[in-house]
Amino acid sequence: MIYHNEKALFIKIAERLCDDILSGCYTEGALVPSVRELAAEYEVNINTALRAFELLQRDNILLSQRGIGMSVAKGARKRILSARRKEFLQHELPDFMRRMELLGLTLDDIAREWRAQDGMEKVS
Amino acid sequence: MIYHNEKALFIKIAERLCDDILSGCYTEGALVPSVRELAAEYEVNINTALRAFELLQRDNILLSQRGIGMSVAKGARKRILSARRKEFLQHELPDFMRRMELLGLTLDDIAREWRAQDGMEKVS
DNA sequence: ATTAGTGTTATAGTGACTTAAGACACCGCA
DNA sequence: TGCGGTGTCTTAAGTCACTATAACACTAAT
Repeated sequence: MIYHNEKALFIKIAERLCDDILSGCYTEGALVPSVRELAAEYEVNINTALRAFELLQRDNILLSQRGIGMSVAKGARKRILSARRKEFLQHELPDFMRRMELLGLTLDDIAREWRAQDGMEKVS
Repeated sequence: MIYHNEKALFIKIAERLCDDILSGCYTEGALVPSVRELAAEYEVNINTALRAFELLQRDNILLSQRGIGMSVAKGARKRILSARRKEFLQHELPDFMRRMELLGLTLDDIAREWRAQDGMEKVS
């Protein structure tokens, strides 16, 4: 449809940080950008960036050190991977398959479609 | 992660109605449940159910007839299918593939996993 | 000690979403 | 006509996400 369907900003930012940890952009023990840098990068209020950090602190993904910065916790990558796998298999995959089937598509169709569009990395 | 990530209620209800139109539960020209019935079914306020209907009216999915009810518009199914396909190919599929790759999975893995869990329709 | 960079807390305002309750307008049927 | 079912509108209140400011606490470097 044409709706917004947007997740909360601070959640998207947190997920993006997790993506970057998974992809090795931020290694364990390393410092991630400061609240203010992140807020500027995503053109968002400091409070919103802070809420993203609070989320990741609660899940033991980030460690906060006053005056220093936020660092990636030990085992963060493994924890993210584990949580993601669970979420993926229990919710994302079933939802994806359900919506796919409502469109009359199969996984094979998807695979073909994806390979076809794979070369066209053009985004406006 | 463990966040809520919930879409707005009225949007989920609208999407659910579209699902039911796609799956043939409501054929074109037929009446969908009344605002009050829908509100009761989803345990939601009447206004919330009404907003779902307003959304579908704006997209020419439903036709409202005062004193009668809301009926599925002509061509609604086709319009939904078209919009869904576009949304699916442009956003859902890329997002899905991105998250899949971050987990180190491939479409073949998914296909196997899905067939394996297919027989187990157990939900708690 | 000063400075500039960190994280943290507090207050206030806006807008979207939801609930609640009531009222109104229209249609079909007895 | 009256009744009960539709859709629609209004008003009020509450929650939540986001913004905007400002202030505070800590650390490292000068």
